[in-house]
Amino acid sequence: MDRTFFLPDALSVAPQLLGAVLTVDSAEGTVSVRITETEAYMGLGTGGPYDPGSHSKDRKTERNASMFLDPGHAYVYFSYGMHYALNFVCSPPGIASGVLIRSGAITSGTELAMARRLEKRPASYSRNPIPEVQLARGPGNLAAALGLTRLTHDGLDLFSPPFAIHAAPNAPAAIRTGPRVGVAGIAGGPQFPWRFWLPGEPSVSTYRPGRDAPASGRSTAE
DNA sequence: CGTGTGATCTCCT
DNA sequence: GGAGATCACACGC
Repeated sequence: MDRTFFLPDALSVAPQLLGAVLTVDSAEGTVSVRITETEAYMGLGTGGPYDPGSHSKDRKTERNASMFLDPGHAYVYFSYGMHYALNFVCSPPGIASGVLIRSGAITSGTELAMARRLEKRPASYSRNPIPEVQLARGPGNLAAALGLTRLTHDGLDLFSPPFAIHAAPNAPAAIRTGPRVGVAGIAGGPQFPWRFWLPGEPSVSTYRPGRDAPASGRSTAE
C-alpha cells in the first residue's frame, strides 16, 4: 500500500479499507486491528454531492484542519466530550474528505487493548471483562483500544511511526453498504449509503439511526 | 426491544 | 445554549 491508495476521495477508499490492518506503537506496546467497518465523509473541494454530515462540509476549523493534509494522514477528533475517533485523510492537500474507522478486530496486542478499555471505563460501569470482539467495536472503542488521542495522534502520517498501515492480504469475499450510523438528518438516510462493513464479522457495530434521519429499512449489521 | 441518561469537547446559531 | 460521526447502563413494556 502506498499513499495513492488514499486517492481520490473517501467514498472510493472506504470500501477498499475493509480487511486492511492498522498497527499503532506506543511505549506500552503495540496493538494491531483488522478493519471491519468504515464510513465515508466528503468535504470541501471534493466536487461530489454536498455532505451535510461531514465535519469539513463548509470550512476549515481548528478541529478539522488535519482533514486538509495530504492523503494518508490521521484525523483524530474528540467526540461527545468523552471519546476520540480516528479518520484516514483522503483527497489531495487542500481538499477535505476522510474515512471514519468505525470498527475492527484486534489481531495482536489484545491484552494491552483490554487494559486500555477497562482503564477508560467510568467507575460506575461494571468491572466485568470485555468480550474480545467488542474491544474495537465502534469508533470510540476502537480509538481507546489503540490508545489514540487528539493531542498525541491528530495530523500524524499513517506511513510513519507510531502508525503502520497494510492493505488487506486478500480481497473481501463480500462487502455490505448502508446508511451511516448516528448521523442526523438527510445525511444519515438512504441517500448517503456511505457505511461499509464485512458481513458476518462480530466486531461490526450495531446500526443506530441519527436524529431525524430518514428510515432506511435496515437495522442490523448482518 | 425501546427510550432516557451522563460524561462535558467543538462548532454554530 | 444546543446539537453532535459515542457508549454503556437503567429502566419500562
